[in-house]
Amino acid sequence: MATAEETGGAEAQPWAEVTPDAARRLLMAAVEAFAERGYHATTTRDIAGRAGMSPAALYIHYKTKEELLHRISRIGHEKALEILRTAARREGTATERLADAVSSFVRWHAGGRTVARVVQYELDSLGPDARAEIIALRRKVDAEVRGIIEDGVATGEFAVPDVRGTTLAVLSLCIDVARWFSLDGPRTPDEVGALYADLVLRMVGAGK
Amino acid sequence: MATAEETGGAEAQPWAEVTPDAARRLLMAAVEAFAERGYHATTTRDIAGRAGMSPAALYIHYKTKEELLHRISRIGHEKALEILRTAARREGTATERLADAVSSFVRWHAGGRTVARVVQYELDSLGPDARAEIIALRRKVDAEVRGIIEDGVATGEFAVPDVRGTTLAVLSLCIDVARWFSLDGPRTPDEVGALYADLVLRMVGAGK
DNA sequence: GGCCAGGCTAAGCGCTCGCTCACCTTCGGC
DNA sequence: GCCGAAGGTGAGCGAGCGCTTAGCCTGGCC
Repeated sequence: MATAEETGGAEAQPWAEVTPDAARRLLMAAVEAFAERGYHATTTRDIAGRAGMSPAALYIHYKTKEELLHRISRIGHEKALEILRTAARREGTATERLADAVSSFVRWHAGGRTVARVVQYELDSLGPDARAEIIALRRKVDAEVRGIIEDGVATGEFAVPDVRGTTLAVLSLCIDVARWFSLDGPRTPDEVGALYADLVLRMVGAGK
Repeated sequence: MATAEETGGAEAQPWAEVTPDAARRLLMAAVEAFAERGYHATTTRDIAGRAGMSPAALYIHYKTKEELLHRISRIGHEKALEILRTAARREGTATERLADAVSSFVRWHAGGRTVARVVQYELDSLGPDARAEIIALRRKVDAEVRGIIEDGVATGEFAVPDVRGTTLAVLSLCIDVARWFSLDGPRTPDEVGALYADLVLRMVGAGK
C-alpha cells in the first residue's frame, strides 16, 4: 500500500508481504498449482510438494485450502486496484490516463498470468463471505476505469454513448488476457499492452 | 449441420441431435452442473441426480465423466462456428457482416451462458486428444472472424494495423461475456450484442 | 545443561469420489 | 406365453481427498 516499490511492477517478488518464509513459499506454490489445474483439481499434497514440504505443513500456516485461495485473491485484487489507481490519478489528459491504465493493467494480466488466472477465474470457489469481500474490491476496480472514461466524456475527448457498458467491455477485454495469453506466443506483455491501449482508445472515440 | 432450423437459434432445444432421450437429459444436466460449479467440482452423482436417475445410469450412455465434457464442448464449438459462418458468408459489406457476427456471437454467449461457460472455460479439463480436437475448431472460429476483418481492410472500410491481434481482441471480448453476463443484470443479450457490435466497429475504424 | 515453544513430519482418520457389478424391469417379435 | 436386448437400479469397490494427531527436531534463554 505505502511501499515505495517502483521497479516497474512486473512481479519479481510480489509476495514480500507474506511474512513467514514457509508461508510465502506455500502461497506461491498454490498460485502455480491453482493456475495450472484449477482450485478444485489441486490437492493440498500437490501444493505442499511444490513447496518442498509435507502435506501437514500447510495447516501450520493456513487453516484450510480455501484460506490460501482467499489470501491469493485478496492480494491479487489489491495489486490490480493499485495499478489502476496509479494510472487514474497521475497527471495528464483522460486519453493519456486511459491508455496508461489499460496498458499497465494488461501487462499485469499477461506477465503475471498465473496470478491473474487464479484471481479472475476462481472467484466462485470462495465461500460467501470471502467472495463478498472480493466483489467489493472489484467494484472499486470498475469505479477507477469508469472515472477516467467519465472524465474524458466531460472534457469532450471521448464520445461514449454508454459509459457503464463501455467500462464493462474495457475491463472484460483486459481481464480475458489472462485466459489466452502465453509466454510462448508471438507477443510480449508490452506489445499486447500497447495494442490494447490503442484498441480501447478507438472504442471510446478518442483522437477522432 | 444440414438441418433447416431457422427458429432464431437462441437455445430452445439445441441438443436435439443427442439421440437417446436419457442421454440428452444427462447431457443437459451436466451442462448445468459444470457451468455452476466447474467440471472438477461436479460429481457424477450430482449430474445423475439432476437428470432424475441413479449414478450408475450415467455409465450406460457415457464411458466416463470426461466424455460428457468432450461431447458438450464439441457440440458447443460447432454451434459457435456455425453462427460465425452464417454471419461471415451472408451478403453485405464487411461492416455489416462484422456487426452481424459480433452481435450474434455475443447473443449466444449471453443467452446460452451456461453452455458457453463450459465450452470456453473447461477446455483444460479435457485429455490431450479431445483438447486437440477442440483447439482445431477454435482455429476455424478465429479464421472466420479474421476473414471478415481482412475483407474490410481490403475494401478500405476498416483501418486495422494489426489484423491478427485485433481478431484476437474481438473474439476475446465476445467470449468473456460468458464470464460476467447474468440474466439478473440490467442488460438483455440483445442489448449487449448491439453494444458490442458498435464497440467492435469502432475498434476496426469502421464508419470513420 | 535443562526446558520449552515453534516448525515440521509420518501416519492415518473419516469421507466422498469415479466407476463397476449383479440383478431387475419393460417391451417388441414370434 | 416366452425370450432376449435395452435401459435401469442398489450396493459397494479401491483410491484419493482435506485435514488431524502424536511425536520429533532445533535453537534461544536462564
